[in-house]
Amino acid sequence: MRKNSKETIITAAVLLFNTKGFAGTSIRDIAAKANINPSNIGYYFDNKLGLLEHCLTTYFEHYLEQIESALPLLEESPSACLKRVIESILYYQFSDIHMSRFIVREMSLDSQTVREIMSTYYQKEKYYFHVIFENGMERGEFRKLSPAYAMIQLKGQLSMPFLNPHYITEVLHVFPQERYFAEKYLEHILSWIDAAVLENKQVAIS
Amino acid sequence: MRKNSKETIITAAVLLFNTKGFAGTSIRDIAAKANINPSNIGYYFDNKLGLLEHCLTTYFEHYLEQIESALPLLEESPSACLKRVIESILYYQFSDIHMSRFIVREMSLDSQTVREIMSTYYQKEKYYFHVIFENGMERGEFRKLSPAYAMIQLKGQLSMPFLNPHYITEVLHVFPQERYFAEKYLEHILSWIDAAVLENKQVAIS
Amino acid sequence: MRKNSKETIITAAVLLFNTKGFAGTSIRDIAAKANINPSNIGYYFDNKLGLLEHCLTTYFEHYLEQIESALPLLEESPSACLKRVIESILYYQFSDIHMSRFIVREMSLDSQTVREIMSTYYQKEKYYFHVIFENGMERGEFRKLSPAYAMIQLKGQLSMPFLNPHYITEVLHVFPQERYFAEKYLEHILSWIDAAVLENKQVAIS
Amino acid sequence: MRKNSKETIITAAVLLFNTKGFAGTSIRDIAAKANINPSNIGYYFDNKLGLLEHCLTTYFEHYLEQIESALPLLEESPSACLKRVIESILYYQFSDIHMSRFIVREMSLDSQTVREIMSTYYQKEKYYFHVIFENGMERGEFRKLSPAYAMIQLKGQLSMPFLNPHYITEVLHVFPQERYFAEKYLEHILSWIDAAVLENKQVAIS
DNA sequence: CATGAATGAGTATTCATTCAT
DNA sequence: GATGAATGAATACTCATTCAT
Repeated sequence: MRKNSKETIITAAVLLFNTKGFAGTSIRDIAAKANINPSNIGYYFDNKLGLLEHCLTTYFEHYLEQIESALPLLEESPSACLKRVIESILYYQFSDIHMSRFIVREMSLDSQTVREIMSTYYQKEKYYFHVIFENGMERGEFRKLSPAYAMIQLKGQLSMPFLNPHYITEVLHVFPQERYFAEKYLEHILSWIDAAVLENKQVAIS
Repeated sequence: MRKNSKETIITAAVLLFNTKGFAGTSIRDIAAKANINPSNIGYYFDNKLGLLEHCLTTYFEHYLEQIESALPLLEESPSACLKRVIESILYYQFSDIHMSRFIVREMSLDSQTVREIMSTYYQKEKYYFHVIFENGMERGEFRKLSPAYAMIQLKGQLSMPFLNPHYITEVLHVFPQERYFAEKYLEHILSWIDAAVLENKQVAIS
Repeated sequence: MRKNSKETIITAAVLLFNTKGFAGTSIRDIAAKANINPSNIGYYFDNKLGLLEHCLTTYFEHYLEQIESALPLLEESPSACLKRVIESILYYQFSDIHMSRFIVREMSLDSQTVREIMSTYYQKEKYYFHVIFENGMERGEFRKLSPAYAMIQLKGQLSMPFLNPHYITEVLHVFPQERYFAEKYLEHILSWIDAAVLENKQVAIS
Repeated sequence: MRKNSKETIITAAVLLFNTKGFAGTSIRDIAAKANINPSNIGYYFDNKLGLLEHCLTTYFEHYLEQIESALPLLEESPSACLKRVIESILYYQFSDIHMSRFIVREMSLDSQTVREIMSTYYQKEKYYFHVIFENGMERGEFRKLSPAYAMIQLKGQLSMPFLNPHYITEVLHVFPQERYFAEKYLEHILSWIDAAVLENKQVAIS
């Protein structure tokens, strides 16, 4: 009898990791939600940490692919490339909203294993952005700015909708899971890019 | 003379909640770090959740006080008031870096109790910002914009340094715990305010 | 050509039973060491206990054969026969050092199944020794002694090198796996026979 | 409510370790036999291994005390001293028959932790015997012999009654737990000492 | 005030075994 | 013959909490 347990486990795990956190999720919770035997998790992923690692690496590999697919635009125009990268990241994050939120949160924990996995990917991401910024400044499309601070502001804005969904829905009454929100929010971030990163642009927010 | 157990417990708890998350921190961990008997925590705060509630409410009461102390500026100038509020929040967050990070993270979890406590405070915060924005738009200092989106972007930027300290230090090599960073980062956020929120301002980032 | 799984399993099992004990050895350990699939063990031996039974019976059948091959000497001389039996046992034990040690140890456990298998064989062994002792005392070559006590002393000495190899190597710095040791140790036991069992003999230890 | 759990746990553990082996004994088994909650074992001894360590060290400390109490006799006569040491060991082993058997068996396993504890004690024991043998040979009471081999034979005989009680009772029909046996068996070992270790003695076994 | 003993539910993980293929 | 998937019971251990002292 085939049950394709592996996939079921992953979906259940991601959902629970997101809502209850890694430490707050028990292997039995996952097994119950996936309708499988808890031992199966050990069978496929060795242990709870193995399952986490699997989720993280697959997420980040796709994440980097998104960025990489936008890089060729760099030759044409750094600012167009930067905007495309931001768009790709934002839409990818919205496509896997559970993992995106989970990662944004869990990254701040002290779990050595988790951070080790993530920092390799983030190193790559930083490198890509670095190239874009350098290129943009050389060709005069970008202002002369410290990329680090811009990155923090940018990543903060990119993370926020996933970080605090309750705040957004319950306090602000905006619904980030709707397609409309993604498009609208992208506009705002790009406006910030125009205003804070690019040279001589007029800001216009509808 | 007996040590002041209650305070010691809180400091230990906040530190551990921050680094290991609430679910990942055990009462014994806290007791060990505070050098007291685990039963004492039950004695002072009833249970683990009681300890958490205590930490949250004291944090948020001070947090709101910060905002409230800047509100009188509103009559004079909405934009000055907004900037002062932002400054107050940012500096307060830096003054209790552990709790700030912990809250930013834990807020995204599904823990009903935690969210209930926090949303009352955030409702108040939202109200204060609403007043500022309305006033600013009425008096023509602010653009006509949807406060909700601006709030998301703003809170994202205000949270980022606490959310992802490892990313910032290890990947970007910037050190948010230094006073210098707070000042510098404040400047960037205020520039964003100038560009995206205020009417007819020239952006200038050093 | 398929590998000869059955043999590989047995060798792996004996090695692990010896070093980690029966209860301490898992079927997966064995499968890993034998480089086969765990299900195979169930296939060949039904279950873990079946594998154990197989190992025990083959060992003891060979063990008894050793004794039986020396028995014809009895007619000629009981003392010569006894010595030959001891020599045979000792050398056989050294030839399968892992199983020998394992049995000496596991025999003292409360596992009913294991003991049932073993006691049939030991009953036979006891009978053979009984015949030798009776014959030896009748023909005046042996002292008048209670065979039981002599048996205990004898078996104790025969078991010791396998029982406590660490004690012997690490504390006494003697190496029982070397051929030299077997020969030397045999001499000592035979001397004890001369002194304690046989009539009118002069003891001589080099 | 006092239950003096610690002692109860130890007695139950020793009994079960003896009959089922360390690996074959579960913490629940012990708790059930001791009529306490399994968590209590963790409370008193940290974990299963901690419980084992406790049992071993207390046993061995008493064991060495027995030997040490007989050492002063050395000045008077090495052979008397050796015999007294043997007597002390044998009687001590009979006084804690469960632990004695357990140790004899478990010592041969591959558990690093266990062996580390035991070898320190056995090193001391070896040293004491070494002193006795050297002294005995110097003063001409002992033959010139290699102490190592004599030690192996001696320890083998001292261990045997504990090692294989089923063999002894069921096959040989002798009952080692009776006081009578201890006395009788001691006689036999001392006879072996007379014959194999001491100089110019006439062997006499009743 | 403070603590050590004790508990029972809960944790992740390992186990021998089964079964369809 | 042989294997990978799956299971359920059992494993050691941790947890927050209670309670008598």
